[in-house]
Amino acid sequence: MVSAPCCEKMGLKRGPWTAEEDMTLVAHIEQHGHSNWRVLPKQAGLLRCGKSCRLRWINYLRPDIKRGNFTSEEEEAIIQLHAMLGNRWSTIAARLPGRTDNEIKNVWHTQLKKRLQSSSKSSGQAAPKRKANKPAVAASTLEDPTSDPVSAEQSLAMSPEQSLSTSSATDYSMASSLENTGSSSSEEFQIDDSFWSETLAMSVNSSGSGMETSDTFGADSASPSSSNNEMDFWVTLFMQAGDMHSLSQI
DNA sequence: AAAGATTGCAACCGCGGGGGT
DNA sequence: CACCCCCGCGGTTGCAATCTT
Repeated sequence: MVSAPCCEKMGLKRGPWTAEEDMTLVAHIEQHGHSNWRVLPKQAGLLRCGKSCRLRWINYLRPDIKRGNFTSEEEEAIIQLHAMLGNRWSTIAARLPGRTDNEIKNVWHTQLKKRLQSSSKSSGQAAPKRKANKPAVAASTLEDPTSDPVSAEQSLAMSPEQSLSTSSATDYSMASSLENTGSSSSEEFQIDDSFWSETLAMSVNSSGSGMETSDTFGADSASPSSSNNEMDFWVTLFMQAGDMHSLSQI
């Protein structure tokens, strides 16, 4: 289905939000909630499309948003989760309480990706804070991650994404995602019974082995949302699968 | 001090999926 | 069963802030 044209292009405001608009939106949501984003701006008296309101709320106005710099733990978590999940920003965001997918996406594209690229090229050299010099500029021109054949991190990052997005839910082959983790000769990694038993066992008694994994998994499992649990399950599973293969390499 | 280059963040756009009718 | 509407996601863009020369 073709979605309705955003903002209907008719007299609806675009661009940066003003403080008044923010206040109006927050007040309206606090009072009435946001059951229907499409009618919300009309009800609230905002000259915005529902999409814009939703985005503003989710990315900026939500009370549980954690603002400020990312901690090194959070950055590490993003890197690891991205390696396992690819560009599934919303899933990654779900593992980082208070952080939005947009924010994580921005951090990834502006900082972490470059850091990984520079560290892969010259391990030990810190990435420049700002004003990239020529080498960094060259790196920044590699907008397309797939165009960098050298970066191991990139290939690690992309492969799971590709395998996840192209394989059906019942296709458990993890193809090239595991090439870097020990099974280099095998084109395709088949998950056998031992994998499942090991992984499931780990997920049951995992305690403090990974940053957000164990505690939020437990927290989320208290939630009634089964789909959320399902997603957590897969996230945990992929992360642990990665850990297992990393460990088996040692 | 000014101009140009670069970065980082907020917002927009288009697409696909899910659910209701 | 098919259609339609709405929501959410990921990619991309625009622009203000910051840094370098």
